[in-house]
Amino acid sequence: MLTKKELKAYCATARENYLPHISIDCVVFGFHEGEMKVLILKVKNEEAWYLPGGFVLKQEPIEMAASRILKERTGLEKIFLQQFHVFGDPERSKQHFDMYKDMLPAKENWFSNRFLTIGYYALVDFVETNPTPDELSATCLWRGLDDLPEFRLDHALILKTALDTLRLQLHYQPIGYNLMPKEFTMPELQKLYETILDKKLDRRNFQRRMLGFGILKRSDHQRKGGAHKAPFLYSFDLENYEAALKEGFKGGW
Amino acid sequence: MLTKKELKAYCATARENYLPHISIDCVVFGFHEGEMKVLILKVKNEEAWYLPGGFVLKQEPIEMAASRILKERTGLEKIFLQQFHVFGDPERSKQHFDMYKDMLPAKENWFSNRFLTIGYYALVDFVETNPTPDELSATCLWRGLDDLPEFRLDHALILKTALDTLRLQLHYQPIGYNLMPKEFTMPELQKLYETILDKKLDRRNFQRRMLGFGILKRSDHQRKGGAHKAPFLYSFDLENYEAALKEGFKGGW
DNA sequence: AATCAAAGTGTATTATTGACACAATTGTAG
DNA sequence: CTACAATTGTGTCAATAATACACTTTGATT
Repeated sequence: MLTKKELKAYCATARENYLPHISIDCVVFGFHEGEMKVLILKVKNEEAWYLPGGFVLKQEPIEMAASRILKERTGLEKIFLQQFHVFGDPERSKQHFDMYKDMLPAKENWFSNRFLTIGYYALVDFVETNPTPDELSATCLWRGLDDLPEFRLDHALILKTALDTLRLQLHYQPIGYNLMPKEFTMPELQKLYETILDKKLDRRNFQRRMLGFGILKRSDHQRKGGAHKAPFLYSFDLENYEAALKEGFKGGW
Repeated sequence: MLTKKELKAYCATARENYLPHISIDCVVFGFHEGEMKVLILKVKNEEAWYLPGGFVLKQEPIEMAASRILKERTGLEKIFLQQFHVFGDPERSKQHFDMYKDMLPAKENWFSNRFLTIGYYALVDFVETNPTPDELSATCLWRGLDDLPEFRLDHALILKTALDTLRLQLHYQPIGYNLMPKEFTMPELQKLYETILDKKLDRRNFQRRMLGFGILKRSDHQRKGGAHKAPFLYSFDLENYEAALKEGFKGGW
């Protein structure tokens, strides 16, 4: 929670630069050590958790706003971003409204606004990411999907909706290029799929299917150093991958 | 195009009642005589075509705004509505901005706003629909997909995106309940699918597949009066249909 | 050198999809 | 009132895709 002075400064900047009534919230997925992770923020001096978010500059395309916000939180550019839903319940930002309503008159109080938020989900390479809190937050960190805190506002709903969308898309789109490092083994990729879908898959059938899509290139070297048989390394065939993104996998009909 | 006086009144009402910077545009699909139709509007005294749209009341959920707008345009309630994308290019409403910029000072000119528009698509029963123009429009009517006029703003893009989304959804969701009359024949339903997908399907395989989904009930009577063999009538099994909507068709994986 | 754990590979079975043909029904034309 | 044309209903076979499952190979560990 902001002090009155902080609030006043914050609101003045916001009102000057951003579109009113509109925010962006991002669900950033990363994959590490066999677990699906989400990037979350904790507000200063308070046990309050949020998804990374922000506002849209008055003359900024919304995709650019999302990507700007994520650059600030992760250090990454050219993130895979997908708009998935607008949350427009008039009561959704009530917590913020109540928290700050007595501190500033409504006219200059940014949080007396009702906000529609545009949800984006992002898929990023965990190890490349450098989590960085914003000016309202004390920490920005990764959390496993099974170990999430309670969120403020409707951010739990936003997260759930993002996850549902991601799971749905997995059925007809290639996913992985943005979540995996450049080179990876087939079991690692399988683990990603198993994590997103939350179910076990057959090793042999998974491999056959993945290779069948034609979006993988097998590297000529293997990953040494593990305690067992050295697995082959793969990377994505960008050209075919992009094509599959556009076309979709299953023709259906 | 509005006269100065009309504009002034329009802007005053709008600023008083609606959220600024946000609009809703709807792509309303209907199916009639074997053709996919879209509901469109033509502005008064001008050859300018738009999709049905409107704004969000200050304390109104966005789904409710979309459904209110469509009730006004079609007379229908409980329309199948699906939010599919937000269009947020800062230049997207430039045509309106330019058209009205000299008529009113920016401060009180609703159209000097930049607008993000939330796209909804709707599936409705053609014969139940009663197309009704809004206060800016001279006519509201159905047009076949192959016979569309040029649209103002980015409404051609919005329509195309809606159609793409609908086609995609057809692969993993049941579609039809909202577009077909209560009772229909299998060939009629097939025609709907063929129209949406824009390709011919095999009659026998279509029937097998549709029945396989378990969302259809065969009625005990047939449609008489046609010049040929009387086809059976079907209706949707609401319960299974709703379940399929939630679950999706193809488990995949 | 033996062992263990994980990785690579293949095959038989089953389910799903796609292609295709013939019989039944109805109104119309002769 | 019969033959015809158009359309609907239904079944089968082949190809393809999905699933289940087992053995062999490899590399580090002891």
